[in-house]
Amino acid sequence: MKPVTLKQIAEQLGISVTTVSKALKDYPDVSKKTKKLVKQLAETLNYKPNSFAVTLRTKESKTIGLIIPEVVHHFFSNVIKGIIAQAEKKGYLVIILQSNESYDLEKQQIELLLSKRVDGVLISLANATGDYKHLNDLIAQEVPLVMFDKIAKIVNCSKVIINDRKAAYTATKHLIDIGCKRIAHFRGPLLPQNSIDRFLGYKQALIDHNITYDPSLVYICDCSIKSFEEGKQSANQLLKDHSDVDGIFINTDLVAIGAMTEFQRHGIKIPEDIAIVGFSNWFMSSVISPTLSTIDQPGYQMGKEAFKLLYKEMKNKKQNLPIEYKTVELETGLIERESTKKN
Amino acid sequence: MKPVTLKQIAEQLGISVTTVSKALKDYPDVSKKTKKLVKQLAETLNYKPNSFAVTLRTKESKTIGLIIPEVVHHFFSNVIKGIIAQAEKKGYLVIILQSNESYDLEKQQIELLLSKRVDGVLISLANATGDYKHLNDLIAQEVPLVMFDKIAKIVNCSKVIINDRKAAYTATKHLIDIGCKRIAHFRGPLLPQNSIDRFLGYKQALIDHNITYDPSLVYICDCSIKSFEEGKQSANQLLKDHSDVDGIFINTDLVAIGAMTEFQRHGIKIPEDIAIVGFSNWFMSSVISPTLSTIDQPGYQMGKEAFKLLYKEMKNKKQNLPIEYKTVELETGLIERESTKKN
DNA sequence: CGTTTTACCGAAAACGTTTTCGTTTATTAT
DNA sequence: ATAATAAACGAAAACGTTTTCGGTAAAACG
Repeated sequence: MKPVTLKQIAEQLGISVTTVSKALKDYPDVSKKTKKLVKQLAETLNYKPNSFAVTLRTKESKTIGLIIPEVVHHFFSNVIKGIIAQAEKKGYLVIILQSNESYDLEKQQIELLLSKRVDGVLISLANATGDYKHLNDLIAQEVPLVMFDKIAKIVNCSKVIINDRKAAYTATKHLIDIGCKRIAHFRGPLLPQNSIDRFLGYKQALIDHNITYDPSLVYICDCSIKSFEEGKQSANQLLKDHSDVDGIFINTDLVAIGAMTEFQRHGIKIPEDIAIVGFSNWFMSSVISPTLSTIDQPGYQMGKEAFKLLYKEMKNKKQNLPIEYKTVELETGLIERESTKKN
Repeated sequence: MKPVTLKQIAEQLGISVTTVSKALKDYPDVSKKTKKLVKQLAETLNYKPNSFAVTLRTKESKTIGLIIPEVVHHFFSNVIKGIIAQAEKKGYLVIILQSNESYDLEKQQIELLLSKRVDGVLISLANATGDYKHLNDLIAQEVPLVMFDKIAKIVNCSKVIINDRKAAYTATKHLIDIGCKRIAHFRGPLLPQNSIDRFLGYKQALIDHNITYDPSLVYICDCSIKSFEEGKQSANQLLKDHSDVDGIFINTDLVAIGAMTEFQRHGIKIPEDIAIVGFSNWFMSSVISPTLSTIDQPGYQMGKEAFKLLYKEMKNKKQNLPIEYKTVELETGLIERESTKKN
């Protein structure tokens, strides 16, 4: 009924708790005979060490925290998958928390993780996060931290990212290459670094190809869970404001898909009238009609790399080695599909 | 640097650890004055109780385990979201594990959770799970368990499900109602209760409406992460075997979408030539062309209910009250879209 | 003034481990 | 034979809490 303890094993065998503990961990100063005895009994009693006692003693919880803005999200669920796969390999458990894109929640959750004494934390910032005190608190308390995807450049820690600016540049250039002359951009919120970078990449591509940048062609979307609706709205607005637009680079696939359905409802042909490039390569984008050109964002790999970085930091901390912050940048690629196929 | 402890507060204030602990928890036998003093110092020192020490003492980890077959999945990510939202409200943290539809992994993960002394576990079974010893072990150790969606009827615990049979019946009847005469079924794997029930619902609907059930019209899909490809394959096979089929009820939207793209590639019109109903209402289904009729499966709510049930059990266990197993059944609905719109 | 009550505080045990440092017995060397 | 070494084990402290049970002092009572 109640979980078995070392003490019970010790009593049944008439030896001390110390010896039992050592036997199970193969200490050299316990005889082979007793080791065998102890291990056997532990097996039959189905002994499992009480991880809380272990942690209390060793200061290692073998648990990490993961804070993510939104779970129901193709990219993030791939990240989660990558993280827990990698964590499992190294014997770590992951506690998952969702910030719902809220700064307050994010802050609160870091407090929680701190009190749970996790060995490290992995975070992708909420859209609303513009202040980084909570993160610096973590760092001050010396709990390893790595940020991924939605990062803050100013915070001094390891990061894993893609080159959003370059990817956006590529996407926009692609629109230019297929002959678009008047290219709009549905950007993400103002705070997150990645939507800033994507915007900058868009702008740079225009400038480099002698297309004057027109701020009125940039629409802001929240890119929250309701992205789809936002895409529709922005599409409608664009139709009213600028009927001459012939290409759009859109911050997220889901927004792009919302926009596409709205354009189609108005009888506007994609890509003939307006070509569209999205971002993230949601699975959906490959099955809608027309299929959506987009930037491939390697979620699973990002999760994997993020954990690897964190693992190295945790390991170094344990051995009192200096920890060095690294930033790994993952490759992205343009996926050309029907939404940009002008022949 | 190192986390603050009760002892340090006690020393700074020149009082005992006991009093500090009690002051923080508002015990009646400590004066208001000392309470204020203690709380103030705790605040300024940023004291956070060591949760492992607390757990060791109180036997309550305030943590639950969640085992899910596949994280990258529209339905399951909604479930996850529902669970962590609800858990957070009650001050519980959730450790997430992915079984990858593997029985061995699932078993191993339960072991892990057991050794982590979680207060309860939430599980949706892997496709490959046909043996339930690991679950009965959990129950034997008296850790509250609730299963959701992919359950085992034979295991004695609380469950939250939908009426798969009824939903499948409704879906199939819908195909009949719009005039389909020869209706195929792409079913899920053989083990999971829900794919069995959906198959039975399909069969029953046929029988009740005087359509002879033809086993050769039932195709088996794994419904794993590669569902999309499976849908394509089964669609091709069906085309070869039974060109007279005019309606299909498909176990999962993703499979259905795979099938649809393949049918369309062959120039077969949906719904004119073949009408299709999927299952789960993935967001994607509302944006593809034609939009896919499907059964709405309330993932978020299922997660919420599952946690509520678990919470009640954990609470009862704590108070040594008897725990009664409940099964809550959530409502589903048919969503009619273009893929079944024959006029 | 002595006695009981009340208010406040602290010592100590307990939770289940891990690890340091002794202690005992058996073995080898001198 | 004794002394030195090796092999095997255990006592005890520690990790940071919570909670029980007494104890002391002041206040209230007769």
